Amino acid sequence: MDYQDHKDKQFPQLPQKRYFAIGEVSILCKVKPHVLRYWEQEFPNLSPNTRRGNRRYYQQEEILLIRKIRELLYDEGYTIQGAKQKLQNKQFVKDVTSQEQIQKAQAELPLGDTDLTNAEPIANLKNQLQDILSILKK
Amino acid sequence: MDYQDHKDKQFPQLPQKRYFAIGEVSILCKVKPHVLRYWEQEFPNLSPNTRRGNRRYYQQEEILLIRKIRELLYDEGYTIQGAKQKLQNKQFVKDVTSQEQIQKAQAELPLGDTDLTNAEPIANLKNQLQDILSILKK
DNA sequence: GTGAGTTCGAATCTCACCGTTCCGACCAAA
DNA sequence: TTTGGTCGGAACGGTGAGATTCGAACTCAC
Repeated sequence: MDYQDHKDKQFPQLPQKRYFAIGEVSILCKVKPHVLRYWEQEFPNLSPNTRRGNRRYYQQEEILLIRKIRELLYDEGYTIQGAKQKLQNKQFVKDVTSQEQIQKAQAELPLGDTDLTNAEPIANLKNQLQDILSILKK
Repeated sequence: MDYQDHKDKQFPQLPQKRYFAIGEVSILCKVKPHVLRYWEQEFPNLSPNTRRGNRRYYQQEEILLIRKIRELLYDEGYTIQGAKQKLQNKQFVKDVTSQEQIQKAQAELPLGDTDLTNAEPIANLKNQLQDILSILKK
């Protein structure tokens, strides 16, 4: 059973059905069942339907979320805290439309992966850039 | 001693000197000395600190790297492995990430992984930084 | 030079994170 | 009715990421 091989980044294709049992999800996402239960404690938005006698019935959305979490944890090297935070930020970003400065910076900045969606103070970034410039001026 | 408060994302500005002792770096980066020594084992590119008689003398670039690592670990929630991988990916983006994932990431995050700090000629980078600064000065 | 303060490496310790294992009991479909 | 998947909870484990401690070596202002 090598469905947990971290290097194989291909997931099986999702069958066209509405609900999936935890064992199926385990195979489809390459995450063991007990880990799925554990993640459920850690990621509040990952709560499968459990009506019908305490069993989990996952929907397609949830499978995609699990795959995303898996990528963050196993491939990209986030901690669970970090992954949680990142997923929340993403939702946050969707909602916010008024931060013109940030959007502008995002549009124009060719700067690495300094994630301005975290709303990190611009001033701090500026200091860093000045430090960098002072090095480059040598 | 609150220089380790994770929520304070402001770093002190770098004094204009060439070499820094580990204690200074500790304050400038808000990372304790023993942690700096520990990171040195974990991040190979953080080893080139010139020693004179077994002492670490950090240069400005190393300080920036330490700050970057600190951000990845403490703010963004990467593991050390993840941070290491992310720093290395900057040199080998093509090998590690599939084209699909790159496109997906870019669709989600306008800033993407376009970290030019290692890949582009210094002069080019300098121009970009000046563009950035002019944006920030508005 | 002297003494106070830094820094050294290595060893040891801690503790939270991220699962793993085990469990008897429950459920569902063949 | 059997068989195999699933349940939750508690106990356990390993290792990641520092923290602490140590005596010795170094630095530098005086």
